[in-house]
Amino acid sequence: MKSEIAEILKKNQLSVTGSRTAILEMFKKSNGALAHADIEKKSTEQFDRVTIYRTLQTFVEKGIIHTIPTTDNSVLYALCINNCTQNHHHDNHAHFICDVCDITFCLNHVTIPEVNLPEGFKKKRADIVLSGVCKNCSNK
Amino acid sequence: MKSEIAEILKKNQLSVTGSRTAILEMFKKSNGALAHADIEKKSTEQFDRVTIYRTLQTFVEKGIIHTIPTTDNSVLYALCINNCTQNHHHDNHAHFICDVCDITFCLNHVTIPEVNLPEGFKKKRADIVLSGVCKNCSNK
DNA sequence: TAATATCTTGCAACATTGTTGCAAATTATA
DNA sequence: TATAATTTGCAACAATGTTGCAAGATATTA
Ligand SMILES: [Mn+2]
Ligand SMILES: [Mn+2]
Ligand SMILES: [Zn+2]
Ligand SMILES: [Zn+2]
Repeated sequence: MKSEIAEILKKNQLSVTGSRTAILEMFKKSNGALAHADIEKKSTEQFDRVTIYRTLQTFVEKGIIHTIPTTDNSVLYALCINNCTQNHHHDNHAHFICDVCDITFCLNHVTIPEVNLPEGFKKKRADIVLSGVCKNCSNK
Repeated sequence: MKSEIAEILKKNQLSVTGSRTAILEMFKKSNGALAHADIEKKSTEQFDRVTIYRTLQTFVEKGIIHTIPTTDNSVLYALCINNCTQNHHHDNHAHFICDVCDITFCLNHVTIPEVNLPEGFKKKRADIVLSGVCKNCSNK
């Protein structure tokens, strides 16, 4: 695990440091997406807030994690699975926010459907964010 | 115009006040969605920041405006057109953020396509946010 | 219209979140 | 191991968001 994470960092020309390893490990272990605040609170080790900001930014730039838009002045982050690369994300999956447990899931197998844009609009990127009740919360 | 706006407020059991009228007017006149910061900066009159927060919140609750998720710790707001009501939004359209002019458009005629969720997930709400180059910016 | 009740606003004080420059510490490289 | 390059934490600051409350504005009633 530890070395797998180091590999990911090296592959992206990033020095292998304590905070990067720990934060990436959190993503690997996490059930759902993480916000900056989650990392700050749930981490066992204590990292400077600035370090977390910079780490997330770096990971996004490198294509290690991707952002998920929200409606509440926060941004969620989750691991990329489709070997995204520097400045070239090609995740193409929907996200689901559970109103009950508040976990945000990557629905890696739900691809974003095509939409017919009006004449003249050129699409570069698409996000679809669904919300409701997740599988776990439905079953109880 | 003035009275049309007053009508909307009254219909929603809201007192007709200076700030509500002005802010609603900004939405009517605006080409695209507005963020809290836009209203604070672009308004000719000067409103307290708190008033703007509370006005936006009230308008969302009443179904006068709806939120649009973003990936940058902000929330955008735009007028509802489908006679949404208190706690019951039924807008169902896509949004488009132009990377060039930075305007966010309601694509009122682009409905959000159905997606097949995995077993157990129950959808309550869906948002689709596209980005790229808008019609205006494409034509120059 | 005037009196009163209700609702809205602005202010203050505070909390939380995000940004920048820089020196010290850490990591990679030679 | 020595050096170069990168990363971190801290400080100081800026921006954004929240709450209680008194004063002001609006709506309601008589
Ligand atoms: Mn995802
Ligand atoms: Mn819209
Ligand atoms: Zn759930
Ligand atoms: Zn544009």
